[in-house]
Amino acid sequence: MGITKSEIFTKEQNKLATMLKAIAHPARIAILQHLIKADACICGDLVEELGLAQATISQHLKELKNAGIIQGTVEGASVCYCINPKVWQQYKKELDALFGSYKGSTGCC
Amino acid sequence: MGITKSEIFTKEQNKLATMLKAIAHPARIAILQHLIKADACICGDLVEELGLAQATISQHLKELKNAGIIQGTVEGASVCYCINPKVWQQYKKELDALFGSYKGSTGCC
DNA sequence: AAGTATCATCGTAATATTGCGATATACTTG
DNA sequence: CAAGTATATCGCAATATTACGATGATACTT
Repeated sequence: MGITKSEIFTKEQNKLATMLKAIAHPARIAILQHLIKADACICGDLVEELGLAQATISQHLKELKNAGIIQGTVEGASVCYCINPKVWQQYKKELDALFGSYKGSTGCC
Repeated sequence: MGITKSEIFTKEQNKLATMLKAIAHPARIAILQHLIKADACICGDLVEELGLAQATISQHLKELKNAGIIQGTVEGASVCYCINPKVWQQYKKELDALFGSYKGSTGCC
């Protein structure tokens, strides 16, 4: 009834799903792309850049931070965000593994 | 208000998010992995394999089919599903582009 | 200390997702 | 054609997500 039955899946499957869910939102993709382009930026920049309310941006940043894919450092009154290189590479690796595991086939179609 | 403001994002960002959302669920990852391993299979196989109700599996299959990542062919009374190689490669390419666009940096951390 | 800027959290409303039983549809077999 | 098999769809209940205003917390400035 509306709750994902995570106990019937493997740890890997649940982890991958959580990972993908973290970046499966246009706002969060936009945030990541902006972080890549600008190297780093503060929350206020993203509010201006994306045109969403500050509370909304903060919430998305929190989810990305929970996923580990970004990290924030307090810098005076503001918080500077940037990509977490290690986690980024790990994401890349795991997605490569998933998408690389399919070698094509005749299937049934 | 609970509705994603897709109009403020680019077509690419929305497309990527939709793509990722399609596979951002452990059941759908499990389905894809089974399809990769078995080359092809019918809905009933997945019901047994995953331990979810038939209606639930059918719904997940529908979402994967909507995303274009799998395709089904009617085979008598049953429907045979398999990976769509073209779309699979496209997904792979777009994710490589996203994850390859980050070349590391000092960030701010 | 008071004021300002920046960000996080709370609470809420709207909407979306998840899972399933029941039922409908389509094909096969006797 | 009737009965069986396989899948899709409907309708519902439970839960999750999205967005935002209001408010709280923190740190810098004067």
